[in-house]
Amino acid sequence: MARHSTRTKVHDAVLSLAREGAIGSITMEGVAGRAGISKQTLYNSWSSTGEIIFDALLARSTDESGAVVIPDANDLGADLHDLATATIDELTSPDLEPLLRAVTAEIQHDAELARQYREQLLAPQLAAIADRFRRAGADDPDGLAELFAGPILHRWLLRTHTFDAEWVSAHVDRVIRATSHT
Amino acid sequence: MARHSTRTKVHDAVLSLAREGAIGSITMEGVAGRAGISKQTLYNSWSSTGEIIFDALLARSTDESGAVVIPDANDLGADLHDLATATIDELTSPDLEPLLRAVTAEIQHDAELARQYREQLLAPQLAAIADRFRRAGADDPDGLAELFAGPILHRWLLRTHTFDAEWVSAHVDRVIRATSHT
Amino acid sequence: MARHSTRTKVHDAVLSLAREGAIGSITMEGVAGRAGISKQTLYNSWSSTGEIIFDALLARSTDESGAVVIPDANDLGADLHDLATATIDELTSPDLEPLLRAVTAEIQHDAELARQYREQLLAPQLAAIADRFRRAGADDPDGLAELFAGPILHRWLLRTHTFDAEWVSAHVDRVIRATSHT
Amino acid sequence: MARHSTRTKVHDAVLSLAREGAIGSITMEGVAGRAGISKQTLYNSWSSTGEIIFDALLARSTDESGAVVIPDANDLGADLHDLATATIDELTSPDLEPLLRAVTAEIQHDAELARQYREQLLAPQLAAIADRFRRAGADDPDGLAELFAGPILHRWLLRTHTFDAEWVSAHVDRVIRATSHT
DNA sequence: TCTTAACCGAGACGGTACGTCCGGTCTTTTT
DNA sequence: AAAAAGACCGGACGTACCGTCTCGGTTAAGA
Repeated sequence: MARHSTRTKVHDAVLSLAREGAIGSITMEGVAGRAGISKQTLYNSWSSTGEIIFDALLARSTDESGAVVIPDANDLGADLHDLATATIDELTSPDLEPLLRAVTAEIQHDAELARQYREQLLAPQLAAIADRFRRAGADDPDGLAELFAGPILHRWLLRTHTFDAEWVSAHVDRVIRATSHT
Repeated sequence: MARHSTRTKVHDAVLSLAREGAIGSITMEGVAGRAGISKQTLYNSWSSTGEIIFDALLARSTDESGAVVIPDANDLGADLHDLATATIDELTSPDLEPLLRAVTAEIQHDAELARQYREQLLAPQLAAIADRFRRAGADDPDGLAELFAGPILHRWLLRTHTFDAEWVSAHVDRVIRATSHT
Repeated sequence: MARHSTRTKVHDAVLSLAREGAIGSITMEGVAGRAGISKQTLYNSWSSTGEIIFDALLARSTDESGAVVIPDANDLGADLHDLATATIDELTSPDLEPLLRAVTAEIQHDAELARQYREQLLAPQLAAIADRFRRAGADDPDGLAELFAGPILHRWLLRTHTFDAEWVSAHVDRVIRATSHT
Repeated sequence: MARHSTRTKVHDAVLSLAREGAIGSITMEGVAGRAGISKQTLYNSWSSTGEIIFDALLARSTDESGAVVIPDANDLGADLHDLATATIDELTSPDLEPLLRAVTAEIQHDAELARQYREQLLAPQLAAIADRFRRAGADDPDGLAELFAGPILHRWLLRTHTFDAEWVSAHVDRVIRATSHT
């Protein structure tokens, strides 16, 4: 419905607002103002800031590749280490972190947004990780993908500790130990 | 600063509002109205709804026990299973889930609240879980506690799947496999 | 400029909207929607709802007669009584009253519309009334026409009282008493 | 409910906006901005611009006198002439005219406002005029008050002609001719 | 008959104002 | 002295219309 130029303006606006830090300042009115569009035009296509941020994240992820790329160097440990590092880099990138935290907050209240987030962003990534385990001959690739991703989310979300290299290695070791084969 | 009766009224108000579903309807104004106190009195003791909810959760957890109890039946697998089940019951309790989700959402924006949550609610629980691993002679009890808790949070927060008994057993098995001894 | 069918559709739309009561709901957008035409087409021919309503009233008055007919039964009192009754019937007709009130309201702000209303609707009627006084040999027919019409407008506009038959007779009597001859 | 200082600020704001001409610029938002108060405070006490304008007019009329003063020099013609002149001066005063026209427009749509206007502003004035006729021994003072006021309203509202001294004299003469005594 | 220009529907768009809700602060009144 | 009551400023909410502006499709001429 919305013109392509409108979408672009909105994405740029939300990214620039997020970069300026004040996540709380991402309001419908603020985004409209920054994007130079009217509130009504904004509401025509998005019904909450959560949707806008999600849309911006989605556009960002599909623009660049279109598919999730998982390293496969025939060494499960090295691949998981690379994967963890890449994930952590995204989660802690100054540009992305505020947006990811904002979406995470909103999906606690908004079931529909949660569904979209799960299906369009999360599921492909988890499926790709599970695939890596499957290729390694693991028994329960989906469970292992969760075992791999869960603690990273835990640390990021609850800010219990920073992500140092040592922890990443130890985490990968633990997950590999948990891997069983028939 | 606030009288004890005020604290009680506020806790009751926030719990009753949460029980009515609309988590988003927990506002300073709404809580004051429901508790039958003035807004100013509310602001005297709490500066955001996040603080109020956290305070209510804290009161609830200290009222009942005062300390975190971890099962210890000399069978690590059985104990972890009990622990996971108890945790999941809390996370999905109709009364608590809305409050926990609301706090989780707010700590994404509020660093001070995040610190309090981490130190006063989360750390004791993680320490208790790590203790159970330590008693079982594990190498890195803290890492294992995180490995145990992370996927549960992942599933709850992102609502990827429900928590069925089968998954709990498989998860415990994976964590036990990851446990190494010197 | 507009096609005849467009004019008709617009007139029908504004009449039907007025009949539904909510005079305030007569908006450019609403008329366009009800008439099944685009907003641009509407703006091509009319620049405000006032103009549309005035145009509809004008079309109505020229459709039906083309000229103002004043009764002339050789009895000034009876003729004035008929005239007053006819005028009051128009002013209080369920179909017309909302439109007349809306135009009356708009000409308070819109000088150009006021001019059109005066010249195209009001002046002919006042001239016809003055003519009746002139035929009766009155000194100042225009002043008497105003004396006759003024109180009717006063009562209608300010809703001071309803128009009962008794009042009409008394009013006509007063106006006749005010009539002087050279 | 509203503080006295708030009322004063609002009245000043609406008068200053009206003096600047753009009657259409009298909006709730505009008045709040000019008065330096919040929109909510405005809505707490007035629910439309019509109410605000009416309140400002009412404050103005009650501040100065508290009662309607009608000239009584024992010469009905002279008194009516004075009265007409005073009324016309009010109706055409640069400060008041825009406000009076705005209220007149709004009471066409707002029955409740119309009632207040009638009872609190109009009725006392008409009663005072009727009293003057009664003192002169007229048969139907109320009808004559209407006969006197109606044409003035007619001329002002429909802007048919300006109010020159000659017309005022002729109008007073006509009304006096219409006066009958038992 | 064919074209060509005006008219038209549809609706996105930047704006302004609407009326409401809530966040915080402050003052007044009650207890 | 503390608290209820609530007025107040500010800012964002989501909606309704305003008037402008394309964009294709249709209609009614003139060539």
